[in-house]
Amino acid sequence: MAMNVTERTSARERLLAAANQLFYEEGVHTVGIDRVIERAGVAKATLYSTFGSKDGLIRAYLRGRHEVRRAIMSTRLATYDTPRDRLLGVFDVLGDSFVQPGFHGCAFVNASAEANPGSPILEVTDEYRGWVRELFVELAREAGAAEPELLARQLVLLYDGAGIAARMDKDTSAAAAAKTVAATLVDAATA
Amino acid sequence: MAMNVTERTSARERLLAAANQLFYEEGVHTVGIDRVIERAGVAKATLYSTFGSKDGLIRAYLRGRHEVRRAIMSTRLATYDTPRDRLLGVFDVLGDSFVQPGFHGCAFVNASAEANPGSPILEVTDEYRGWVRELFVELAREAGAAEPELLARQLVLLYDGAGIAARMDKDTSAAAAAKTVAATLVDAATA
DNA sequence: CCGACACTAGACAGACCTGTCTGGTACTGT
DNA sequence: ACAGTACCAGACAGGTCTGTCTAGTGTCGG
Repeated sequence: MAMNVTERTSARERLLAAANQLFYEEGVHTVGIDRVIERAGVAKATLYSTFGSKDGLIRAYLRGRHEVRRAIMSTRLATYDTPRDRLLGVFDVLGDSFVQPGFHGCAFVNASAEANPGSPILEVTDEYRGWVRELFVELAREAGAAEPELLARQLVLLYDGAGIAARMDKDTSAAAAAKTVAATLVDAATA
Repeated sequence: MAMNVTERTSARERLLAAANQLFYEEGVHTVGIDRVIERAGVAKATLYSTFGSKDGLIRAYLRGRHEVRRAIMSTRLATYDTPRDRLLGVFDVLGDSFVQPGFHGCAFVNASAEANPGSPILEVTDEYRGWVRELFVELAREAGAAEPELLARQLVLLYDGAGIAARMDKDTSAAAAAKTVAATLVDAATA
């Protein structure tokens, strides 16, 4: 067993970091393999032995973003005291992502817009969609919503709408606007 | 003056029709020029003399969709009796588009996700965004909203969210769900 | 009849794409 | 010392992309 753990940055990590920047900011279809390996400082053969194909790298890139999002969400939501605040807190986390440097909209919405029908990339974006939905359902249930699935579905609409407004209209306060609407929906559903 | 009017289908029209199908269903970046001219039954030189470049064709394709959308919206909204029904009727038109064969989400959301930053394509998608926003502002004002801009902004969130749910989750009833939420927002704003 | 015009068919250039392959380097555990 | 492994650098093949150019066809106004 090699002590890979002690390696500062493996080729795999550097590739994912480069893909995370380039694919996200310019689109998975626009950015070619050559630019990714150049930024990562990695040989092309290493990319293909590690991820198998460009699609494999794209999927790993999306899974990485999903994992980061999940971790940030989990950490941030734990700081809220009440179930209601936790539910609405999702929009705070969303709003923070809007003002991050290099923000370019929801990576999963963008990637799925570029993917061909039937592409394995869609499996990863579907996983993300399922996670978002279940996150809202769970939080809505804990907040005492009469119909958690119904409320969650409404909140997902606002969540996605804010993401579109942030990217297309450069409206960084869209999450706050969505949160305001969400609050009235939550209060109506938990009355 | 040639009597172009009597021509059944000019090269320009056939090109736009082909682009409308291919670009919309598979993405402006994925579909190459060759496939467009093949479907249109048009020579490549004609495309370039008519639209100047692929970007020019893409812009014309988007402007065409914008115009069609505008016309359908105008026609359909005229059938409603009250300002409130007209405002909410936007979601009916949206929902009808979801069940159209070949539906693949909002063409402008998709095209802007594929466009490079600074691309002239974004000018056309921005025009569409402005139209949607002003449509809602105008209808909200006529419906007697206390703050038409605020209500419009909220309705745009629902409008975009429904489009994402329809494409990514294949949820064709997302427009109806958005309309339900919209109704409560409208009633609260016009109380 | 003729010149202008719009169009078709297809070759072509130059760039870029993914993916493979060769050869060389450096480190690792035994 | 040596085999194995992980990696780098870059050439290469085969395909696709946009955009240009040549050459030929048909049509229509005058």
